[in-house]
Amino acid sequence: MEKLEKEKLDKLEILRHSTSHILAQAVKRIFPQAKLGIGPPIKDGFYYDFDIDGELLSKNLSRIKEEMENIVKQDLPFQKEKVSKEKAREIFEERNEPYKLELIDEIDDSYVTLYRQGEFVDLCRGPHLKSTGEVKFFTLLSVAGAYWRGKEGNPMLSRIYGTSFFTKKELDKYLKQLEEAKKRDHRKLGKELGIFDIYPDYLGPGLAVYHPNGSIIRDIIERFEKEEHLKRGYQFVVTPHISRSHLWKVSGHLDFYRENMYVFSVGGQEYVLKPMNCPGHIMVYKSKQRSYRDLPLRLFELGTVYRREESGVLHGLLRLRGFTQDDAHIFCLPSQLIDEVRGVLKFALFMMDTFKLGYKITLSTRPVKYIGSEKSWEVATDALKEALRREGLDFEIAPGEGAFYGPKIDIQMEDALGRLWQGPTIQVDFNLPERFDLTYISAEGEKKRVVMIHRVVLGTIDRFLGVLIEHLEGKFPVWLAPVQVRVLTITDKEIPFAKDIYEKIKSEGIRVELDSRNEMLSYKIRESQLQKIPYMVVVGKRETENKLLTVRKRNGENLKNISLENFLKMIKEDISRKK
RNA sequence: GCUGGCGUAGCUCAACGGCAGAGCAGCUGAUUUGUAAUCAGCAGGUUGGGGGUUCGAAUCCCUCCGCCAGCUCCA
Repeated sequence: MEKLEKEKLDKLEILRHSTSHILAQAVKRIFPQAKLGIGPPIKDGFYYDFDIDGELLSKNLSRIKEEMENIVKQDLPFQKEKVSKEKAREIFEERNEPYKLELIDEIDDSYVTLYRQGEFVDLCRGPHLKSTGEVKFFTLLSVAGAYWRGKEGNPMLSRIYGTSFFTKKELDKYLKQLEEAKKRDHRKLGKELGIFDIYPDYLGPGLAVYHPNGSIIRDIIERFEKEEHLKRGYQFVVTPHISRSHLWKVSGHLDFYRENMYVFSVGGQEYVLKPMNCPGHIMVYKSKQRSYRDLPLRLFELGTVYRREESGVLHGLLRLRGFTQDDAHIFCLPSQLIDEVRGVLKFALFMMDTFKLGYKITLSTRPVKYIGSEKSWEVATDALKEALRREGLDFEIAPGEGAFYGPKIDIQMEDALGRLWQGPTIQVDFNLPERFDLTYISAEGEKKRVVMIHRVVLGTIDRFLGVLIEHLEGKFPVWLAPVQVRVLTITDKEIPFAKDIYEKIKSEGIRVELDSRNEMLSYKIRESQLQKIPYMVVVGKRETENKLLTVRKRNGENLKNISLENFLKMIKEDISRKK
């Protein structure tokens, strides 16, 4: 079964790779001056990069697609050819393809493979379909810039994205999925549901304003976080948003990240808007001499930080310039490292579980540029590995992907559409304990260097909320829903009874609203439904007479003749079980 | 930051060199209604900002700001 799946995937890759060659052929037919970059299959389709004015491509996308259809009709065979590097060089020199020449020079073999279809030839490992006629259901999606070989200093090429399938059904399904993802867009839902908004002109880009509904959700999540941190032996601290730049000189951030920090002068003193919480927490650690008996020390803060992110990367709540981390720093003995990491792993996965998110774990090891000794990296990396092993968790290793100051574990959250988002992280830091000279007195009475762990268990509250909106399509479970119940009247006659119900529900601490407007019931239901409110209580003549409730659930299901007591019990059950 | 697309009423969009418009939302009134849109009226705009071309600019040109897709980045 699994093997079949794999084969199907491979076939799809071949199809898409072949489609990308057809795309390149079409572009070369229409724009012979275009230089070819690369054109691989990717997760949901394929792309091809061209060195040509992107405007020409985006204005002619439909023409390019038509030409691709012609090529399909011509049913040109894909012909594989094995040639010497010299021969290949001749071919692409003649065709004036500098990027292909660059690729040839980097191939380690003395032979390379080419694929031809009609007048078109490409340097390519393959494999491909038998002929262009086998490609049937494809579409071109967008044009975007991309640096040659993904390096910022390189020329910017124009990339056409597209996708291709074996059946029309699959293509339609994919296009529908794109629509579906659009519907879940947290920026759109965030606005519609009164959760948050961004005012680039007045307030500035990348700075979110939480409206009442969003603030309630945040508050519930934050209270939950605080409770859970207390249970796990964390202590709370609060550190200021601005501080003298001296702090950031010692930490090294000012030297490395000045461009990304908000630095300003007041009264001849240079100040910095904090981009991280760690130096503040370090002040607490340093405030007195620490004994090994004090360790581990776990300091927690819902710390709001500001980073000057590049304008092109901002994205709703998922990438902001001001955001709040559920940030903690653990100061511990080397011998405590494994257990502390295990504790954080348990904690993070408990959070994923609570919010019904899947996850994927990655361990990132020493990069090329690093500080600290090789030995300490090895010890720390082994400790992270051992912690993962003892928790029985699967993980992938990302070689060389660690931060310059230490190895780390990243947990990506998987949402309802199977998309992955950056979530909790656990990082060991060799840098700051040195820079701030963080020590403890050991049992032998010696001064020793403390081990420092940075960790977040949701990541940032902002991003987490954004992911949650997309994951749930805005349908927050009862414990998080900004409005848990809305009472709807049918005519004005029911207002006194509805008000009574509303007051009773409200006095139980449940977030309830009363819609007693002079509108049709179906209209009120529609509005509540669009607001994704979990429970609607419909109050009409029947309910007023028999004093029992009719409850419409968000999924359209109706509960008839339910007593107020039972309804309240049901909601409280939802809340306590975090449903 | 880079490449391309885009910016018109609170929202979704039309007008594309010749009087700035529609639907929804809002307000007012009528209607008293049983499970996803009752009817009518009213109001709503420096067409992102600045500059230019033109008898005339939402529309064409320049520039700045911002948004979207992607690339790069993410301590």
